Amino acid sequence: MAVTRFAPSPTGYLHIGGARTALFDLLWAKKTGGKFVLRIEDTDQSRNSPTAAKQVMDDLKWLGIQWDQGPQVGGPAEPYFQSQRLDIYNKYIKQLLDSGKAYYCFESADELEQMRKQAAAKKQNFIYQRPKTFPNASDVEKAKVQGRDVVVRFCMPEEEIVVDDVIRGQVKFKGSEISDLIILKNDGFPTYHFACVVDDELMGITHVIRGQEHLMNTPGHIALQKALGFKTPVYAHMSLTVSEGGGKMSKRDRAKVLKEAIKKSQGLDMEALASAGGINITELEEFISGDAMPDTPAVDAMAEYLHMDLPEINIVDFFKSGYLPQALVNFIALLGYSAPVDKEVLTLQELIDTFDSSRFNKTNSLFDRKKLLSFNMEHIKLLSADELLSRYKDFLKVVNSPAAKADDALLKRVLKASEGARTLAEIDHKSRFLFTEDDKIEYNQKDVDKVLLNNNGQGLTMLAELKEHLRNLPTLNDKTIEDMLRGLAEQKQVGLGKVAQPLRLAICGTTISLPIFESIDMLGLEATVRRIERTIKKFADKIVKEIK
RNA sequence: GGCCCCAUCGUCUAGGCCGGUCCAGGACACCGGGUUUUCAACCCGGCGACAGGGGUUCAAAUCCCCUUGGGGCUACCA
Repeated sequence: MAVTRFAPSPTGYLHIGGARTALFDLLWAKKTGGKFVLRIEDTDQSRNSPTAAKQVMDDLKWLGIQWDQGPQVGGPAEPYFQSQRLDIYNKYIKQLLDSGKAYYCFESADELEQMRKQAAAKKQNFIYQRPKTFPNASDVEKAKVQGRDVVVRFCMPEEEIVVDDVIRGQVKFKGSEISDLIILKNDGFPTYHFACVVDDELMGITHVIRGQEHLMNTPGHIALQKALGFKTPVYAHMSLTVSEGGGKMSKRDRAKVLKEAIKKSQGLDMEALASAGGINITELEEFISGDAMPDTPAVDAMAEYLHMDLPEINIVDFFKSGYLPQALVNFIALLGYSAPVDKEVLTLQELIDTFDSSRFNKTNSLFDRKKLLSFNMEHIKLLSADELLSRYKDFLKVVNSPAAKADDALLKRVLKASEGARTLAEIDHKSRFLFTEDDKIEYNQKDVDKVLLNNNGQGLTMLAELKEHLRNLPTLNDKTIEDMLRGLAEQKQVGLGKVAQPLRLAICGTTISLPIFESIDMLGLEATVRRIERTIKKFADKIVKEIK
């Protein structure tokens, strides 16, 4: 029976790394018949946004990762927002202070920075020099009056601390090489380290599953637990997910791609770009030339302005790109972990049923988008027609597709005709022509040249004939259309492509669409004929004469 | 710089704890072919890895050491 927890700081959207941690928290808890708790770590007043916690929760729910205890659902250790638990932390801070295991300090950020620089100059790790005697209450008062910073530090014990990790085995640290941690900040909020240790105890957390980036924090946490008389949970530090360029995946990856694109493109209207992103020109320049990074909405807006795709990092990015949560869950579950079964396409329930905590591996893994694509296709195939429809409608809404207004029956036909598609976006793109006004259809010039104009306008000629044949069909459905097209091809002694491609181009403007028979059937006879006529009119005088 | 983690096909991984059954298996990608009304999908085939060096052993992908390479942390962020 494992009680696990996912403890995000609500600084924005849930990203892929957080989702993976949350997933394994869920798997571990569910497999052992335990509980999965969600706790919001909002102890950094400057970085939290009120909507971010909700966003993170929405993202988790979209993925199908539902918590047993936490915000929105309650639980025995309420509240689950750390910012609402200050008096609890203060109680334990006082306990540490009273027992001499913690002490006040008054350095400013600048002073600390100086000390760090000095240590670096000596090629040493910075370790805060613990005073021989600790400041007393009146010293604290004095410091406050003087307007100095007041923080509380925890006395790290000197002894060796062993982290017993499920994934990594025993990892040893020397307490003497770890600086006394700040546990209470100048603003009266506890630091992550402290709040996390207190809450894990109070919320009965038995297993802490998190990314390897936290391994170095763990000895500090264990020391804190000992000092407070708490139990030490089981630790499992998972390998990290890295992106193509190396380094763990982060929202910086998106900004980086955007920056490169801006640098490469010539003659960009920088003013317009900045305003599209909702930032001023100075901020944009600092972004391009320096290390400054605009926030997520600004990056997204600028990418949209430039009509470019950024690598997906946040869960919503994947949603907007047409991925299914089931595919995403399946894919990230197999990063740094392998299920003890002989197949790879797995549902969340199968992942839970087969979960085995001994099957984590220690190596970092690269996020391979091509493989994700393949998983997405498999999961599209796995869904029932109704489930797929409902997912598809959600998708259409979020990307503002004109297809969002279509009725269910039509969308179901579109979906059925889209077997083998890899993303929902692909389906939407291939069927947009059904939801576009005739005169808004844009023709792809290359395709026009190739299938309509070449060979003295063979394709156009074909279209004219096709129009008549279509009109003469007694009934219109995919079967009669197919028979007619095949018959015509045979009669002309040409491949079906010679007949189908001009038609495809006429109705959707490109040579890529859903299968042609269904396409015509869904579009309807009238619209099809209208589009053929429009196409003929538009290109009749542009026939490329072959030069011998 | 200091501390810590890691190392099997291009990628995700199986195998490693209990050395021989592994001249290393699967999936994705890639390449070739087939199918075909486009793009996909689908079918068949192919390419492709134990980072390097030392040990230990009758025997090492598996155990030990070193080197190299990658990653993480090094905040009054989490």
